[in-house]
Amino acid sequence: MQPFSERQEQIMNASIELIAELSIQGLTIKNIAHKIKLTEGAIYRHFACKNDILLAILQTFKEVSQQTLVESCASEVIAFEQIKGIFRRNIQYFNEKPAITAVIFSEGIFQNDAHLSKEVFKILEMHEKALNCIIERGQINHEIRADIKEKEITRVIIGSIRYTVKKWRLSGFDFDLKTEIELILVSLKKMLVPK
Amino acid sequence: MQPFSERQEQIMNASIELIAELSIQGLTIKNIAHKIKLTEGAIYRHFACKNDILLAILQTFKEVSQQTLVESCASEVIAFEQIKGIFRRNIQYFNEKPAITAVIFSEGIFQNDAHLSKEVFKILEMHEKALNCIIERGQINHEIRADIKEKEITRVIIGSIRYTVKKWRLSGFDFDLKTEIELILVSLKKMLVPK
Amino acid sequence: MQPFSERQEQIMNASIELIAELSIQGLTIKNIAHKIKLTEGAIYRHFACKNDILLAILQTFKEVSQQTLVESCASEVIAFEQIKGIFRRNIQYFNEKPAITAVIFSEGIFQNDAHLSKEVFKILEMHEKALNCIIERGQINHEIRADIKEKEITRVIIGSIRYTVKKWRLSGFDFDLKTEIELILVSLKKMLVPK
Amino acid sequence: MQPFSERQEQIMNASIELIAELSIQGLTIKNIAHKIKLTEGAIYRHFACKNDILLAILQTFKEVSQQTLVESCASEVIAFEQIKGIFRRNIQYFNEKPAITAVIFSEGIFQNDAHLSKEVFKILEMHEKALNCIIERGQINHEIRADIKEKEITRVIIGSIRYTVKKWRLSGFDFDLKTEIELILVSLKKMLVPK
DNA sequence: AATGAATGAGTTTTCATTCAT
DNA sequence: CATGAATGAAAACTCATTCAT
Repeated sequence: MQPFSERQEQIMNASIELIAELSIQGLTIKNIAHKIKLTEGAIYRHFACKNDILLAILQTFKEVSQQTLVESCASEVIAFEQIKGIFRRNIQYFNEKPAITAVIFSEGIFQNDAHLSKEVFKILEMHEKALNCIIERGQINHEIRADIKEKEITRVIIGSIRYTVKKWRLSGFDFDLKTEIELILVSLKKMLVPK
Repeated sequence: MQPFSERQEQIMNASIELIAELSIQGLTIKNIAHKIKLTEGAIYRHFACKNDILLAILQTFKEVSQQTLVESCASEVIAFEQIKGIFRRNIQYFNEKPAITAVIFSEGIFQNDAHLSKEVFKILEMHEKALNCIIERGQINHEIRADIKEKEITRVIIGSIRYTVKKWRLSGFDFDLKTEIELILVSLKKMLVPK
Repeated sequence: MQPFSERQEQIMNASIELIAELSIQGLTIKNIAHKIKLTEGAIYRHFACKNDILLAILQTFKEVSQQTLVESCASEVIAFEQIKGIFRRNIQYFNEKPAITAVIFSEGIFQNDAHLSKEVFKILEMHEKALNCIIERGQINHEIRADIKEKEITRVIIGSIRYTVKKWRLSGFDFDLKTEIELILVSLKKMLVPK
Repeated sequence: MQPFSERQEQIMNASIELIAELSIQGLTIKNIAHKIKLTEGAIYRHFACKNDILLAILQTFKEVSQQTLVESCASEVIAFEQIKGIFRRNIQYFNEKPAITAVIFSEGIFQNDAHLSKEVFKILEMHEKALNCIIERGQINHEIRADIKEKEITRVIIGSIRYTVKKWRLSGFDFDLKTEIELILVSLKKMLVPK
């Protein structure tokens, strides 16, 4: 909601990169300060505490996601094209900020903080609900096969995409994510869209 | 490789549980010692350092996985039944030791240690290769649709299963994993096995 | 090389005193912190690790020594007077900071760290070379007896002085070092300077 | 006094070597046990505590020294030959057990234990007194120059020898100690014995 | 005699956070 | 805004010693 200052964005980006490079254990105030060439004390001018940095990261991603979902659902194309739209936008975002995938796809890292962990869960739910909704409509319109429950289809789609993104990250981002996701989307279409 | 002593297994199990409860940041020697009612120093009689505990956990899982894969591939059933066999065994293991899913499905947590992170990657590759191989054979035998590349199919299957297991964990293990996995497997069969 | 901050000098001095009072085993971060009324963590704002404190002490002594040698060698007096000059300056330094003798004359204490032990050896060599050089010149100018090799003379002089300083330290600094050294220098002159 | 068992001697030797290799800080029960392939607990069958090992080492050296001094003083040769005899025997001992020099010539390492530190001091005194006595007699018999006080001469001799031995140790025992000591003794003779 | 496990206090180091300047 | 020093708690790991077997 609140717009972040330039320094805040800088801190958030440094944090995301640190998590990607060194995992959550590498996210220390010292490391952040070092990365953006500030002193440790200075960080606290911009965020009240370390958790607030993580919270800000999650909130930003949540808002980006929300907008993606809203815009994609508004477009008047068939269901599967809407789904494609959602993931294409997401992948575009990941390509710009690859490190964020380490945060978004490692839900477990926030388990020691109830607040953060709830926030992550909400994002997950939001995505799943939106997809569920699109698929249900697609099934009614005979654009998506109806002999499999929408919940299952959602799970297959999200699971496939997430696994691809995760492999991309673990490989050190060394293949073209867009290409691979397009391939997966084609395959998913074959499985899910009746001819 | 080496057989672990009873104390070592106890330490490993306590560690798995701690990761599941409190995430990797909760895995401290103090917490482990507390959990099994030992002093901190005593832990070091059984493992040279903290990382060795994680390594032992990964190695154990790797061996269990390997055996699962070998045995499943040896059975003379059609491809999709072999795949089912693999996941059923895995799920059985997860049901016995739910906490291990927090370790196995949170690859990112090891990113700060090159050795551990490599070990995790190897396990992932092992699974993928085995599945790839089964699917390829299934396609040749017309047991699995051949209009989608085996790599894509592997990704869809693994992705769907992993996503289901992850949701199970994030939900606090409050649905029956076996049932859900069976449902997903039925759905996947519909998508992948020609009638 | 680098100029040390006031706090750093304080830490270095406290460390020297601790070694003198309790030997190298008494040099703990806790003891240092206690001595200068800081918390343990605070020490690490000023030195990256414990070894760096020892290194700084050695470096400082090395520089003081170097200057002593350079200045003494520059003075245009006969060889034995130059030697006297060197030791008088050194003794003056020891009188100001008696505890440092525990560090400088206990080379063995650094043997567990290759870096430190090399640094100590370098200081030793520096002293020996300078003395060797002065004596050689003295022999050419017939100021020092030439029937004994300069290397042997160097060894006798350094050995005698060092042994005296060591006894001073072991006695708890309870005799006047300057007087004793002057006596030894007189005796050495009798042995080494031809009439 | 008490004769040490084979195991005790083994422990003492391992301890001496550890001090030589890693300094006093490397002398841990774990390291000793490792070196002689025993468990840590086993060490305590042979010595009541760690300090007792050090005490035993010092006592042994004291006794060896005492015997050397007694035997050397008993021989009816001129003063300087007696001195030569003492150091030759000592050097022979050092050649057999080079590591002991790290213990004997690093008095400071025991500073944190009053008992040990006193023991070391006693050995030092014993040597000095014996030498003093020989030199005094030598001066009376006109075998040693009398224009320098016996205390000074003692200091010069002991200092020169100790410094040579110390350099031998710091060099990693890579020159022939016997040769160097003979050279120093010849030089000392030139300085101290009237023609 | 020796083992192997355990203890409890200690070690160095790191961390989030605070605060005077 | 930013620095640099400080705190206090906690991290991983070590150590001398003990003890049941």
